[in-house]
Amino acid sequence: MAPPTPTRQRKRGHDPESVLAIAVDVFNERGYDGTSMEDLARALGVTKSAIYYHVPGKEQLLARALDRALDGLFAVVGDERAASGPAIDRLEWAVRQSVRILVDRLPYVTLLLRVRGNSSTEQAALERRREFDGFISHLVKEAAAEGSIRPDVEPALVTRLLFGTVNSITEWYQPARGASADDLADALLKMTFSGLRV
Amino acid sequence: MAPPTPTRQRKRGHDPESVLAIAVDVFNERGYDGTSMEDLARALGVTKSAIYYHVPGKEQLLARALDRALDGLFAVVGDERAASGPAIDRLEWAVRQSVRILVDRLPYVTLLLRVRGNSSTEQAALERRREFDGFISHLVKEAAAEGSIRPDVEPALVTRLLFGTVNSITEWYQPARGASADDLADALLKMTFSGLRV
DNA sequence: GTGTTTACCGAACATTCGGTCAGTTGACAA
DNA sequence: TTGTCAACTGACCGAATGTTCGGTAAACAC
Repeated sequence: MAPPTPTRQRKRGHDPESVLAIAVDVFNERGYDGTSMEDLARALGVTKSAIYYHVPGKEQLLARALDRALDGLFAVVGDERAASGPAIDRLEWAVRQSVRILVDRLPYVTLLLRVRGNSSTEQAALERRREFDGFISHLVKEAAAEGSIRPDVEPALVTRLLFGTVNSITEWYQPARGASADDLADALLKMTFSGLRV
Repeated sequence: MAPPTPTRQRKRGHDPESVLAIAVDVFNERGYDGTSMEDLARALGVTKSAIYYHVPGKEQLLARALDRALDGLFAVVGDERAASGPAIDRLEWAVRQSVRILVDRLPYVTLLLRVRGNSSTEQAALERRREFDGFISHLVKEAAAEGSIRPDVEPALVTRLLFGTVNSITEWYQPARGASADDLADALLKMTFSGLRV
């Protein structure tokens, strides 16, 4: 006889995954440095020491969260669809996919974009992020060289402004109430590629 | 004989203004919560306790810095040039002026845009910032109602994206190496109003 | 010279921080 | 019934936090 609850747990409680998810939410609400382990414990409904049963410590929580964001972004620039075809199309595709990652992994990317390099963990994340920016920057330069982008704005400036717009999504997007990732990307690409003015 | 230093002070040292300027730089480098009074003291070249001779405390430094940013932004939406004429022109003007404030008061605005509401000081700043956003949001809605903005993107979304782009400038702009405020505003308005695509 | 003010130091304060550890609980297998 | 073990508690640690306070050296006013 199979038990009535096939996936029944010995005890209901937390695991490293749920601790990470909740911790990242608190980090984003109060900032990483502004969050104490006591704050996390309160959000998890346990005592401080229980957290250390699931995860090694505060900085490891940050490291895991940042990796989750960066792995998503690198999957975009590592995709073959970012490697062949007209540069302007590849750029548009990269923007669209970046918006998707940003929405899918919103709390993790939000945390990443606020990192300032206060520890070796943060510095390593900044380094990976700079590498991602390098890919995008190269894509914009190619599109400019192919004559697909207006020549009266420097490619470096275009890169900053374009991905500044993308990244700013983390500042206000609410998955529950807002548009889908595709709707967001559509609106963003309309504004930045075709312009707001009628 | 006149002394070699005509404008000689009683003692050379810090004043509330110089303490604020340096403190805000450190805040932006390490984050407000990530900055200790010891960090500030090191940057000022004095001991921790000397700071309290010039300013009441850490949170007051934050409050003064945030006010400096917000006063600048409210001067934009309070100007008469934001009150009459075609809405699309007023919006363009407001964007241009906001970029100028952002560049002129870069460290203060940078700090403002990173505030999360951890204290009553931060919450008050967030409240004023929401008020500013309300002005801009209204401007965009007017421009849309006048038919000057493409109708296939919601005005609320336009507001977020447009000022997301403006605000993202604080993430990468370096006054020493970069373009002027006007150049920046030109490039930003070209992208968002007319589009990148040729 | 005398007194005052300015700008600071060094030591200490209470509190909070991230983290450790011995012990407890309760669901489960036998 | 007994034993196991995952999941947790509560007490605690040393270090760091923001802030206060008594003292002081140098520049000034008289």
